[in-house]
Amino acid sequence: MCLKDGVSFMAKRNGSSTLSENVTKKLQSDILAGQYEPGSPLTVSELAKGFVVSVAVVREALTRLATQGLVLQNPNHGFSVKSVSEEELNSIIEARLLNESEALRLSITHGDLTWESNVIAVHHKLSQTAEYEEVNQKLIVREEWSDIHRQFHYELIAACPNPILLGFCGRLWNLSEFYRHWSFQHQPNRDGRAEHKALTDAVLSRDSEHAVEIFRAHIQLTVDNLFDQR
Amino acid sequence: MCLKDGVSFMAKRNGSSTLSENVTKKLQSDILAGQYEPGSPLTVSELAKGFVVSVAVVREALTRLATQGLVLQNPNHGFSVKSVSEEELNSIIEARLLNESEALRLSITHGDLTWESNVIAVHHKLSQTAEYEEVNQKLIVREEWSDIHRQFHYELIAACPNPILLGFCGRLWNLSEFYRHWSFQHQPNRDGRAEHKALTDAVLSRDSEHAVEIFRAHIQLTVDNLFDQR
DNA sequence: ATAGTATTAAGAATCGATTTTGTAAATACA
DNA sequence: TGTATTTACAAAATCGATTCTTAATACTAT
Repeated sequence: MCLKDGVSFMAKRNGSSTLSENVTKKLQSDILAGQYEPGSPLTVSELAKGFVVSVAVVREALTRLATQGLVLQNPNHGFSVKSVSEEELNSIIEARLLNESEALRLSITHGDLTWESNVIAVHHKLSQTAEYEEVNQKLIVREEWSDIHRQFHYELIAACPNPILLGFCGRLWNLSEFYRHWSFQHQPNRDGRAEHKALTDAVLSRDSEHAVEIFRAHIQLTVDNLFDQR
Repeated sequence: MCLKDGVSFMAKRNGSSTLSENVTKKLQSDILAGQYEPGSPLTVSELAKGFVVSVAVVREALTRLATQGLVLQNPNHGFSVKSVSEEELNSIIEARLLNESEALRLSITHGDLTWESNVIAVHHKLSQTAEYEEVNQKLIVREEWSDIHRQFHYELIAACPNPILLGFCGRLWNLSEFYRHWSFQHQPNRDGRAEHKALTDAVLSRDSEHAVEIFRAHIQLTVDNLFDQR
């Protein structure tokens, strides 16, 4: 089982935020970072001990994550990390292509100069950040890159004026992120950089359909990559 | 303010379900039924008293509804019913058209004979149920019809094999339902029955594109209807 | 008067304890 | 020996009390 990393995290209230919020965020990022095995139980009392927090707080955090789909709630049987299946991954990708393509279209239509600049800025940052690092003879994705990668994709659609669509995109990104960790170890075998560059260029030239086309290919390749290595 | 309706509801555990689940359901249906004014505060302790239940249970229910978007959570300021705006309604409809159209396409592609039969059955039920009733000189939508109407639309997409899309559709339906109650009193001024019939026919003849077209028109009319009467 | 500082009270958030539920081991029974 | 029925225990769910926040009011010093 995958336990908390010792003393690293100590929940506390900073600013006007609540303990529940902090624990939710920390728990979510731990799950997305692959700290907990898919399907493994998330025992409320254990987590509460780990976070030095009452059970109510953990319960609230888990309830939130369960509603978002990262955690499974089974009445009278508590919570567990969501499990993975090829079938579900396909569903996630399908939903993502649908919603994120549309958000991208709308973003390109509505984006102003500030947005353009932000896209350029975050793409530059992404292009200058190393994706992998070697940890005992294995290449793993760097957390910093992972963050910037998310920011990049988020910025592309940030000018979409529909908050509902953006909410869906965010949720789907999280689910995809989870799969990135648990789908049959993927190898660094393609040039994501070129794709990100092409995507940025298409977006900046306001060519919606071309941008969507590249985006779809980008996502599809990511999926293929996840499955190919079994 | 809109208080609980007296003794009508008493939360209890039946079967293997939990108190939290029951309260969540009851609270959600109350909100969708227009029991609580948009934007009005949902005081945890008050609700707990009303449901004869501890604050923890209510808090969990509200947290769930907040994650779904029916309730707003403001750290250290508790919960309130979501507010409404024409802008947001448009966003909801846009998201709904996108996702429900696709779900409908997929459902038509994948549906089997049992599904066809279910569509016919629920359409028949819908067609035989009265939509409005008069309550002191005002026509209001009957709750029974409202239920069947939801079942009807749900059944149309039920054969869609993508649970993520179906989840989105469900959430969007709830948001739409909320607006149905709070958008500038709508009048019974169009023939929904004919549209439902046409939609059913298109679906049963497996004509995806035609079905989607009718569906889009159906939704669009509903929206226009909500806005026209101001 | 006015800006800044205590006072207070309502409600939110959190806590630790209690009750309920589900499971598995132990015992009784056919 | 195999099937029911207790018992015991761990974890989930729920509870009621305590602590913390916020915002409104009263108070003080310029």
